[in-house]
Parts: sequence; structure tokens; C-alpha cells
Amino acid sequence: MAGVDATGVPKLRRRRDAFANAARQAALALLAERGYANFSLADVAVTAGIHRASLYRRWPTKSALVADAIATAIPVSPGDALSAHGGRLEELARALARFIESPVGRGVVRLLLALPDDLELEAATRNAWTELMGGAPGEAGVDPELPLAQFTVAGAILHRIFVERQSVTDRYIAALVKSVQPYGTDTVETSPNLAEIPPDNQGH
Amino acid sequence: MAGVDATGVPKLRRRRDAFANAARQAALALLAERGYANFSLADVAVTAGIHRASLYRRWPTKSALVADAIATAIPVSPGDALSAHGGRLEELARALARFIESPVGRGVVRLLLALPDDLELEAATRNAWTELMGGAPGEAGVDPELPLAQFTVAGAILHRIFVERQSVTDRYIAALVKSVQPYGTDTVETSPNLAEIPPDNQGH
DNA sequence: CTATAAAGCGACTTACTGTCGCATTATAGC
DNA sequence: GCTATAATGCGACAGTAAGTCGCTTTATAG
Repeated sequence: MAGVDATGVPKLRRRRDAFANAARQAALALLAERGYANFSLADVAVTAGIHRASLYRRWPTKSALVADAIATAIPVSPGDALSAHGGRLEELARALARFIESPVGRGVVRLLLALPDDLELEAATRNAWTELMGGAPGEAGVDPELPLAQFTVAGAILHRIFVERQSVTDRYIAALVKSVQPYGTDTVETSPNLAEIPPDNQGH
Repeated sequence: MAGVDATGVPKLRRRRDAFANAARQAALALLAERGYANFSLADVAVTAGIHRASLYRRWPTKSALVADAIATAIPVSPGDALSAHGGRLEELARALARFIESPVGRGVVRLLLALPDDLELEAATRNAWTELMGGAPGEAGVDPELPLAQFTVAGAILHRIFVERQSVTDRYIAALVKSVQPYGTDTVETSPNLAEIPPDNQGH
């Protein structure tokens, strides 16, 4: 049968996929290397050996391309690592640190951190991240009390890497995990309580 | 004496300061409101009632203006709140959450999170942040072991606000602080079982 | 061998950054 | 007040990136 290869996948689709994957891979590489704001779609086009306008044929915006690239890369790359922690917080912490230090991970996190700047990217990136973490507290099938320790550890590691710029050593992870206790009987509620916000205190 | 007002400050300087402060305030407001990538220096100029080119006379780049605005605003605004925690982790956590939810705080954090994208802003913003936290682990006079709990809490709160998008309630802070033991406390030994986290809610 | 879908190609508009030269206004010193 | 000078207003400019458009070329389908 013409147009279909041995695996039964139409050649046309394979061609499309090759094109899209080249673009996604280039976008991911540039994202990890330079950060979202510091590369253009022209760069992606050159890196992928693709015409710039063709990029816009498939993705409406730069954001869309990057979001797609991440969504495509995520389940492949770190899913194994993160789901293999076997329930131990320390394993999760290690897997997380490894992921953040991988090329794709760096890209995702750079985006995750920059996301307040680009509303279009918000949903895609945050979903990918919480997915990695095993789901959000509000989601079906997720114990609303469980993620506190996970998210605390995740936040601490992000802070460690991107703010403190300290390396995530085994010693650090051990100390971190040791210091994060499971909380006992208290329940964390997610109801909004903005009444706590005081009048801001800048003196100008 | 001509050119000097009652306080002994030269009028020329007062004029310069008024100009600069208008620009800084506008930059801060726009930063908090839209995020770094989503406002232009033209916006700053309009908001401050200033000509755009005059902005470039004083600051070489947009980054420089924003960095300066933050450096100027930080020591005034949240320093008191954060230094008043008296060593208690929960007080620090509350002050931090309040700060992050204040206009200046939002701006700083947005920048803090976006900083991998702009090297010029890196030093200024990270310094401001660690300053808030009471100094970096490597610094003189800072107990290298002490900041772990602080940074863990800070990271967790950032994650809570910007990634999970959950509100930082009193209950949350209480649970968080309770779960993060100060380093060196030995209640740690008594709870080996974070293993409560189930292995298999990673489903996707 | 032909119809068609996908990709190449270049020109174009718009918006933002950063720069420049000149005009205008406010301050400083007399 | 009068004048030199510093600070700002003002409009034009170049460079770069996002996003759009119409046309051409190539690869696949039948």
C-alpha cells in the first residue's frame, strides 16, 4: 500500500511529525540554554532548519510552540524518574533535583518561573509541573493533605537552585527531607482568606 | 541661600529625585501589575508623566531601571516586617507571605522568578531577596546551618502562591511551619515515616 | 501523471528597545 | 533680573522580534 510504511503510519504524517519534532526540539534546546525571553522564533527556525513562517503555520504563537514542546517532552523524559520514587520523599527529592538539572527540566522550570509574564503559557506549564508532582490538591483522586510535604520539598529545591544558586547535594537533600515532617492531624484548607493581607507598608 | 531649601538639600537634587522617583514608582507599579515582560518603557513614561528618552538618560536599560526601583523600594518597605520575626519561623513565614502579596513584593518576586531570563537583573534581585531573608548562608555573620528552614519555608510559600496558586492562609502557614522543623531539633528522629506518601497516585 | 497538502520563501506591519540632535525649561551664580 | 548650565521635553531614527500574507516549490496520494 503506497504512502504507508511498515508500521502502518502514513508517510504524510511521518513527514509532519518530523517537521514538528525538529521545531519542538529546537525550541526546547534554546529554552533550556537561554531562557524564554532570550531566543526568537527565527532562532528556532535556523536551529531546526525550518522556515520561520512555517512555524506560524503550525503554532499560532511562540508561547504555543514552547508549551507544546514541553507537553510533548514531559511524559517521555522525567515521568519515569519521578514516578519511581516509590513513595519515599527522599527519592522524590532526588528525582526532582535530577529533573531540574536536565535540559528539558531546566526549560520547564524556567518557564514555570517566568509564567506570570505570559498568561498563554500558564495553564500548560503549571499543569505539566503539578502532573510531575503527582497531581494538584484539588484534583480527583488526590488526597488533599498529602501534597504538602511534596510541594514544600519542591519549593525548597527550586529556591535552592534558582534563588540561592546552591547545588543540590546529597547532604542538602538529606537535611531537607529530614527537616520536613509529615504533619499530623491538622488539615490544610484551601479556602481563600485574603482578609489577612495588611495595608502595604512602603513609605514613599 | 538660593538653591537650597529648609532641609539643606539642593533644589537641583530634589528635582532630580522627584523625576527618578516618579519613574521608579511607575516601574514598580507596572511590574507588580503586569510582570516584567508585559510593560514597556513607553508605559513607564506615560504613567510617570515623563518623556521616554529621559528615562534612558538616567538608566541605560529597562532592566537597570527596574533593578534600581526594587533596590530603592526594598530597604524601606518590607525590611521591618521581615526583621521583626524575632527568630520565630512562623513570624517569618507570615511576614514573607504578607510581603509577597504586597505591590512591591509582587514585583520583586515576579522578577525573582523571571531572573534567569535577564542576567542584568540577576544580582540585584537575588541580593534583595536574600537580604530579606536575613542573608545568604555563605555570608559573614550568618550561621550556615540556620537558613535551611527559612529558605525551605520561603520556597514552599513561593511554590504555594505562584505554582499551586493557592492562597496562603493561616492554616497553611501553621501546617507548613509545623512540618518544617528547625535544623538541629531532634524531634526529627521520632518520625521516620514520610513513607505515608502512596507510591501510585502518579497516574496519567 | 495529476491533484493536493505541506513546506519554502520573501515582503510586510506593528511594537518595543535603545540612540541622537535639538529645543525648552529650571536652577545656579552673579 | 541676567546669563551660563544642567536637566528634561521632543521628535526622528535604526535595529530587532512577533505575527501575517500571497505566491512558489516540493512531496505525497490516488
